[in-house]
Amino acid sequence: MEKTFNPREFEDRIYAFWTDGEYFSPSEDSSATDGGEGERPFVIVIPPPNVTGVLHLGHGLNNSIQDILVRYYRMMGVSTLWVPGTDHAGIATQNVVERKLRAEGRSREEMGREAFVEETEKVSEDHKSTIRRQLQKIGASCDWSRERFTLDEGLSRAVREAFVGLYERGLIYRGSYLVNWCTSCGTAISDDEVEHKEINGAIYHYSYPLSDGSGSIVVATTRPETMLGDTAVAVHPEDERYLHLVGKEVDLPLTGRRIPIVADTYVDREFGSGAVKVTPAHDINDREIGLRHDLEVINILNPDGSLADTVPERYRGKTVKEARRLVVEDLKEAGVYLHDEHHTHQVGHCYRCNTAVEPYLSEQWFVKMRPLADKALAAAEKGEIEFFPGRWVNTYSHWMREIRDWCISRQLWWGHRIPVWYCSDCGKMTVKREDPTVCEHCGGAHIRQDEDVLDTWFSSGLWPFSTLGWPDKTPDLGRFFPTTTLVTGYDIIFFWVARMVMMSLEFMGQVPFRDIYITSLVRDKNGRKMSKSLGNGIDPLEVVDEYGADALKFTLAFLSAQGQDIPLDKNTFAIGSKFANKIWNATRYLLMNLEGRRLQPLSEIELRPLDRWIYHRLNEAAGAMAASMKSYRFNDAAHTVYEFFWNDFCDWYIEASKLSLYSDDEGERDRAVSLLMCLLEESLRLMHPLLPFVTEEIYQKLPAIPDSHGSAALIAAPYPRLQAEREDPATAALFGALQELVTLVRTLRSEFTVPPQNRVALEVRCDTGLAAAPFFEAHQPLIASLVGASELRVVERVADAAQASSEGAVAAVGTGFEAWVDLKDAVDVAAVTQRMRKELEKQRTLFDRTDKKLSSSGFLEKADPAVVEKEREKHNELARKIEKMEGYLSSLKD
RNA sequence: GGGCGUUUAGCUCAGUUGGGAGAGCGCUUGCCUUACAAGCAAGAUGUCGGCGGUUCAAGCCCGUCAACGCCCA
Repeated sequence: MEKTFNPREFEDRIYAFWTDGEYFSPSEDSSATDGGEGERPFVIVIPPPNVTGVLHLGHGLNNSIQDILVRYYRMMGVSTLWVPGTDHAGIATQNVVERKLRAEGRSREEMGREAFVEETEKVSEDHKSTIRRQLQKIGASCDWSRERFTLDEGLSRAVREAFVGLYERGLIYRGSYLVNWCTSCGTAISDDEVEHKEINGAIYHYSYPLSDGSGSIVVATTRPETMLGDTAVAVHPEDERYLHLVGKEVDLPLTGRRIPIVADTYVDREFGSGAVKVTPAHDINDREIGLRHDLEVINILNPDGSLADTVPERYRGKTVKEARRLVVEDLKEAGVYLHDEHHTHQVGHCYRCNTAVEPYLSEQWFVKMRPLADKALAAAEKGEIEFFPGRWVNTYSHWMREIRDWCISRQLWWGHRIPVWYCSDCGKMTVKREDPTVCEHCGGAHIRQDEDVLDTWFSSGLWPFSTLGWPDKTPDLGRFFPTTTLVTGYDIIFFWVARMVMMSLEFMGQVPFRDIYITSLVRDKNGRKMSKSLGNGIDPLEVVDEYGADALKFTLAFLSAQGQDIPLDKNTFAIGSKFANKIWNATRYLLMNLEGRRLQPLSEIELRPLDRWIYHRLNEAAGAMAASMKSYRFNDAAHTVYEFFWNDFCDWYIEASKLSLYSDDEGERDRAVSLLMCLLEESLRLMHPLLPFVTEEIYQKLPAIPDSHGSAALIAAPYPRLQAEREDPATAALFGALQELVTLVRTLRSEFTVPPQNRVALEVRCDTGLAAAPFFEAHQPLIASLVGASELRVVERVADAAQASSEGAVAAVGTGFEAWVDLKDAVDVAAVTQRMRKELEKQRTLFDRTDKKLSSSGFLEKADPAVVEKEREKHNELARKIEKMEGYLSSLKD
């Protein structure tokens, strides 16, 4: 093996090895499973990245977690499928391509729809392969043979089926409504796509003169330019200030129009002047007032946000901002302007391009959401879906309860065109799954398809079943739907998760997945969300390049506590790469010891206490992994393997095994190496889901292990399971005592700065009947080698001053024993005394605490007897320790 | 205005049924011990945000206040 760990050398090769072996495809037969999953396969559909996007660290986290899950269940013997794919992302993609065209001096309008779509297809094909490469780089074990794209033929048919199906059930309708209009994207967007931001603006006060010349009425608004579309002034019907004006008219300045004063309870008497201007075409509340009072609706905006021909010539074609300036100027000129005051208010912005959203009256298609939401709400209440962490169900349920109809038409060219045809002969609509050639009502041939496309989320909502073949009854759909787990971020719970549940209940009659794991949000070291505009993002591929894909995956898992955001900077990934490096080097060392050895099958090796201890620990780790994976606690999973491999296996077991590896006994060496190989191999299986590349690479270098499971690839090897026969708490306790002894002696050496090469004499004085005493006795050579002892004696402790005051020795007090280290002339009595006093203080504090508990009658009466018993033992042990320390201290004074 | 989250070691954060406070990084000391200096051994540091309550026992349960953050209106 190479001396240094270099993931770049093998990651691509290992990935190709997996794909060549078709390991990412579901196994045909999942009868081998006994992982508690029954016969159901484990299925994930990827949250499809935007086809024109670049994967960021959020994708890195999200896909790492999906990969961990998929690899774990695959090794558990469950038939496993992870469906990859991309989303056409209507607005975002169209924006990208239009920007590109503009840079080339072209525009989509001059190209025409067909050419533009072709161009966009080309761009999205390029990006698709980039995203595929990126996912492969981070090691995603998804089934590329099943890769899907929302605009694929099959998925497009699914969209048709869904649209027409909903239409036929009366759940889709068309109408003229005020929608959120993004003037930059040139399309309507849904309520959920609007982000409200606090804006420092102003309230403008000005007056409208009464037409009968009897005075004027003052209105207040944050948007003075909309007065060009005013068709009324409204006051509260109980507002005595204005009651006498209701029914009169005002001359609307700058326009020459005359508009009525109406009374409406919507008006807030406390706000502004208590009279509001009413612009039904550009404000949702004004629209309501307008409908109640049958007011005229004047749309003053063009789709691009410029002022329309409905306003006086002077303002036509101006932007809203320019128009505002002009209108204020002209109102001043007209002598009706009063004043303005600073005002902060919420303004809706497009979540794609951050442009202020205009309420805009237009013909749009909507989905009637209430019936769909009721079912989706019930599914959550019945526990058919479960969120991890559970609190996210509140976000989901709240949205479902407050549901509003969903505007699904978009004035774009890139997307699924609405399958509706309008007849110019009879004026009726034809809504069809297949493109019609004639009007289904009058048979006329003069039909034109709706120009608009559907919201991208409409097709994403079908993703869990459209990717598996729906509306066809494919084998995949039958076998893999419903899926098992969805892994996504909380920012799209209602954009996507909620809509998938609704669509799935509607068309499949069941929920699309059982578990929903909501990932943490990746932030920078200052706690800011990573974003393109801040430029604080980390490119996952740079991380892979620098630290390796395993480091990326392991580090993210290590840090991803359920429900908590993860602050990261690039060198955080050292956590994972250091661990991978540790695995690499431990393996390298073990393989170096392989030469000339004859490996024995595990079944023929009699396990000694040390071996039983490590298998006990390995077994605990396997149990902890099962629990962690089941509850989606990935940080627990990462910590489990980290501690097992580094602390238990490397620091203790391998170190301890050196005694055998360096012995002259060939049989002993064979035995030790055989065990080490078995343990290493099983550790690799344990760690593989979290560090797939390095573990597979190493696995391929291992010698044939007798009687092993014989899998040609680690990715397909069986995952370690909890085995009752490996449990050995008694040996674990004895080894724990040995560890305490070793650490105490090492601490003494360290505190008295004994150079490592200096061997010391060690005497362990055990309390009479100490269970660990024979264990210490039996492991004398091991203890001696671990602490660097020249000689080691294990004796029974007697309360004898002569024994206590060994010349030139210092003691450390352990649990049931004392360790005496002969330091010869190195002993500094003052230092020893100080050290022991400090330690004594600590023990006394602990003793006082337990003493207090045991002298409380409440504790003795009410606490669990087992807890009381434990407390008693602790009490006695501390008393013994303190007594020994005090005795030792007084002997030092002599 | 409504809802949710966070507050634990210098930093970033774990802590699943209430029963002797942990990790990673950083820091201190000693080691290039023939796997790993991306390492080994040892060590120091906490009024678990404040106050009050429940309990024999509270980082954990309840109330309240404060600060910060997010979502919805």
